[in-house]
Amino acid sequence: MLTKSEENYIKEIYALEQKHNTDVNTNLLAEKIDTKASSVSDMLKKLAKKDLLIYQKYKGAKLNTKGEKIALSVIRKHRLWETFLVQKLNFSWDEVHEIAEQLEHIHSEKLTNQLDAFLNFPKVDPHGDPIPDANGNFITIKTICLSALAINEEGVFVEVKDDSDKFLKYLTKNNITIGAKIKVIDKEDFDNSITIEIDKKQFNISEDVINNLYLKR
Amino acid sequence: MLTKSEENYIKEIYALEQKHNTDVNTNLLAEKIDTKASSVSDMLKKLAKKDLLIYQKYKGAKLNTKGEKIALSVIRKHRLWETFLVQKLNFSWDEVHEIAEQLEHIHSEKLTNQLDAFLNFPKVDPHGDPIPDANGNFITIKTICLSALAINEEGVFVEVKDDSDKFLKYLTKNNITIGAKIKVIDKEDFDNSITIEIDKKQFNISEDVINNLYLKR
DNA sequence: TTTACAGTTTAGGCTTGTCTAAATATTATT
DNA sequence: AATAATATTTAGACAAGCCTAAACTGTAAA
Repeated sequence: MLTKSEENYIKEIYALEQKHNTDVNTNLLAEKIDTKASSVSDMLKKLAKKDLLIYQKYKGAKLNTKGEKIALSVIRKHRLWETFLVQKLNFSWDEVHEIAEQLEHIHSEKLTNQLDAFLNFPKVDPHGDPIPDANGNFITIKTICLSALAINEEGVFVEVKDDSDKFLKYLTKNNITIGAKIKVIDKEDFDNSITIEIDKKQFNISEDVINNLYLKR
Repeated sequence: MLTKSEENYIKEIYALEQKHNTDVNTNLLAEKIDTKASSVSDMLKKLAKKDLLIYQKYKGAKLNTKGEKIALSVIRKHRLWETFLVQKLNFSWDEVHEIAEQLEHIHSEKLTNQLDAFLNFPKVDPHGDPIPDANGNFITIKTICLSALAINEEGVFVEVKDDSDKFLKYLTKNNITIGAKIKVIDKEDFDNSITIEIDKKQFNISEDVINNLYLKR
């Protein structure tokens, strides 16, 4: 049985591996976990000894199959709880992260699977991220970044890349919700902002926002 | 913010205060928490310093108002989660304790209150124990022990005293469920066992069982 | 009222996960 | 290829929560 701390390291290593497609380096991991590089070194040594990842001094770490399985189970729990909070307990999508960070460490396979069933085996969470099933399998939706769309092209908003409170609140305030049909009206070369249309309403969004919105065509 | 460990001590101290109506002594608490008396001493000192209880060396401990409030909030969460697990996730009442022991330490008032609302503000949990509301208030049902009933008297089974897995499984196996109407048919002086009738079926139960069943007349 | 003993606390140590500071390895630059 | 800069690891310390063993307190019995 892993500790909360160990699970958090595994989860973050998995996320960084996915994002950068390379072995995970100490400093970046330290920053993400909000700790010091020295602590990360200690923990990597420990997790390697527990046979959850491959660690080469000064070279970085990479989850093995066992570690990846654990990462997926933690992610599964996190996303199922977020779905529960939004769908059943009326939380908004910018409030759920912190609570799910706690709930993801509850140890009970039966609980996870019953929750999954109760929610009707959802395939994605409220942010559009895929939820691994009991075997660790998940769907990959082919999405494209809003920035890749040309003028007059449109798509359905299905996923956020940055799921920070701040960004989600911004989206809510501007009525950009998952499932919305977004059409590119104009692009501004000067600052790379674009004008989009949602529900017949047009408005301008910045490059920072654009890069975090993913659509299905 | 209290740690899991601190919350568990507070919860257990509260339970022992209720049960024995006296200050809580070190050894008993150690046994309940499954730790050593020396560890309990350390923790009592710490909790007293945090102003959650009154502690006199060699004399025992007693929660103050602040400590009691925390105890009730932990109990509230425990019982709400048990109710959720049974009512919504199809757990049986003998499976929920261990999971609720974990869930009761999730910190989010909003979560607790939304869960309460989702469950329709239940007054008692699956074992018949009262659930404190957001202000710490709870109902006290006047119950009497089955042992107090005379021959031919009857009542509705509303609460178990011992909520251990073993006992709950025994009850389930024998179809003794909360809400059942129980009538005393005969008493056996030799071993203090009695014969009861539930749903027109009669059977004999031992003194140990009798003492853990509480009824409403 | 002294003694014996059960109950409790203190002293000192261990583990986990963290930290700072120093040492070492790797990479980039000249 | 040598040196500078950056990244990483090691060494040693600390807090929380636990442990064992020893010391102490309160009480019940002689």
